[in-house]
Amino acid sequence: MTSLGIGALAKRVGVRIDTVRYYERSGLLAPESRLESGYRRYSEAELTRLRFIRRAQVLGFSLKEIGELLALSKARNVVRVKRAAEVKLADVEERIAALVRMRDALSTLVSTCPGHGEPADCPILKSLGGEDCNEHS
Amino acid sequence: MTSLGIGALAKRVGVRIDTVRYYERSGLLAPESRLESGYRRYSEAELTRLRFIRRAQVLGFSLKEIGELLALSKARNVVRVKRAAEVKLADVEERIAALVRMRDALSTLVSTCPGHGEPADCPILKSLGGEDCNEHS
DNA sequence: CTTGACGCTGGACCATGGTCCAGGGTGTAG
DNA sequence: CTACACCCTGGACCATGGTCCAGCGTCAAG
Repeated sequence: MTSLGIGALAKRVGVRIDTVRYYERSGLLAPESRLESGYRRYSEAELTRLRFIRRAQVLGFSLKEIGELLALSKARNVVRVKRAAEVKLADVEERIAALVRMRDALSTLVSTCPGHGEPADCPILKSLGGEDCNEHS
Repeated sequence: MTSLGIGALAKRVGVRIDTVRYYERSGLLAPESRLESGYRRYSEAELTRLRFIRRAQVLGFSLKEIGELLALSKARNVVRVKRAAEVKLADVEERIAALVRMRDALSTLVSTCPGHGEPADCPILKSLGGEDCNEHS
């Protein structure tokens, strides 16, 4: 059946072989089985799991957090799973809010900056708090 | 005048002394002057600069990026400063979009999860791609 | 002058998330 | 059987962003 070696698995998901082994060391992704020789074999389940790990990572979750998320799928307690998801949701919303504040600040700076003229007239320079814009005493 | 030792500076901004020295090693924050003894002295300008570093960091900028941002305040080329700010703005907007996608996915999961019953009915568990929810071949 | 807080330097150490290498063995096609 | 790609393990190494320590000098109040 669809059984992959570590190289094929890594290629499918676009990660390095070492990364797959690193995830294994980190307790995130175990091979479905091993050949007599010790070669790792992966099934579709591990492919899905590895893709999930990568997706979650891109979205700012640490490997530790991802491990917790993954652990929830084994803990068959639906209530706890839901609560954990809610916590992650709140966390993501906080991150968004912080970035939105940054975006607003940046966009105000960009739109009020004439883009020419004296540095002293540039709101971006002023807001950076650089030496050129601050009192030296 | 308002001249601070490294300890006072660190306390005002809420960072450790070692962190201030680490930023100095990284080329982000030099003391305004040194006493004969070698003690670092900081003025208001450095206080502002340190606060800027922290703010930017919270918003996901690396120390390297912060260094670039700070360098712009010395480059008195307003055009380049504005362009750099626009690039950062686009970057922040991308991060927001990625997080919003994650938030939407998470919130759909949370709101469609009954919070009780069979694990098989929990959309969160299903989406994790865990072994409990996948075919084993 | 003594004491205690504060500061100095250089270098070790930490966690995170990999990445690479040596020195082997294995799998398979020709 | 030979070749060559693939895989194994263990351990070193990397960048980032700190954090801590030893061993020593300094500053300021009492």
